[in-house]
Amino acid sequence: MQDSPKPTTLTELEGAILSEIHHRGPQTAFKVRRSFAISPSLEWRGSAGACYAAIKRLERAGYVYGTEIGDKRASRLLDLTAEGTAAMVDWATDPDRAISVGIDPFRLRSGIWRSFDRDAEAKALSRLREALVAHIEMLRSYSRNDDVIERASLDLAIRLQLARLEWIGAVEQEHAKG
Amino acid sequence: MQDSPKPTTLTELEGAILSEIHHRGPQTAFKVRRSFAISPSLEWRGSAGACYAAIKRLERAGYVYGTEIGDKRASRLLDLTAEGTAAMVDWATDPDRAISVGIDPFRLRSGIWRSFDRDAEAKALSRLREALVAHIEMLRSYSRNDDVIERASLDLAIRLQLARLEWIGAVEQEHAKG
DNA sequence: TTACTCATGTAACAAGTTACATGATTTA
DNA sequence: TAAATCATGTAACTTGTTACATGAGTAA
Repeated sequence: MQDSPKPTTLTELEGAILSEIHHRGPQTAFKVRRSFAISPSLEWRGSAGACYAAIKRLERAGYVYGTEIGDKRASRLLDLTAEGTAAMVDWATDPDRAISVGIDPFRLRSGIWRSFDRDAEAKALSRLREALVAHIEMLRSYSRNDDVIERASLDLAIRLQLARLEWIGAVEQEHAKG
Repeated sequence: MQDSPKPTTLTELEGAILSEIHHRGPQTAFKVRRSFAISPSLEWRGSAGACYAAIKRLERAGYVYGTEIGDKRASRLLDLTAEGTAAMVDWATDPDRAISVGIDPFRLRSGIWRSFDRDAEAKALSRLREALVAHIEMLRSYSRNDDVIERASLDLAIRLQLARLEWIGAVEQEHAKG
């Protein structure tokens, strides 16, 4: 029908970029990128190659536009178009994608731990418990943050880690009984 | 020092392949692949291109070997070497990678929902709640499974979805009060 | 003036995706 | 025998990675 603006579904990175600009307002690609680099996840590197390429795609699709600020760094402040905001909302509210379990390194490994003999499993789980407790501490210290939007992600990360701790507890209970 | 078997860290897919073979014993690449295709995650397609390529890498690294079964399909039963088992255990027990929050589509979108006005947020959250409840039902029906190793992953998926439900509940509480 | 941060991006590579091709074996 | 399933894989593409290059502005 038409072939200029591709109406393909957004990748997770593209959705995240739109939501970052929406949340913090007009800003440079560099700042968008940095906010991913800081984020507490091994999976999101927010690499330059990925971000600049994704932003270019979003511009071509008409979801994002940039205005030069007039300095010699060629800095451009990025902002969303109306279509960009709509695409972001669609992306965010598609229930199938939103409730997908995602890529969960802990869940992926859980079967292997269960295949260990009892002693090895107990040792592995107690090391994991330690690491989880420390990580929760770190997340809570970030969590003084009173920005409702940033807190949502932190709250969910903490809840995830608590759920993992409870699972470890359940396995340990099983050990104690069996 | 040496340059034949690269001692690079395993990708999530490579680790998952090793653990699948370890769990179910010698089997064809086709069966490994299918067990990912069936898995209840949008993120894991277990695509042919990815699986055959990953298995080739694992063979080159000396972690996996295949024995032809002697039929004209050129079927090969894959099994782990001792090094492959060791690499799998290392991969599974590295705490930093194991407790990483991963890529969580729900968490990634949560900030956007919170940026909606109260009515829109309430509607979005109640649709998500429905989808979550349905998904938990489905997971529970799988969960009759009495294979301890498969149950671990299912249990964690259910706990994750329950944690998300509880987060929705907390936001709705906030709405009711504020 | 030196070093750090801000800001743009590219090049080479890694590891996924879908869609297709090919043929053997089994089941209706 | 026709259709479904088992089993191998490749080709073209997408999207990410790391590592580098380039230069402007700022603070010591």
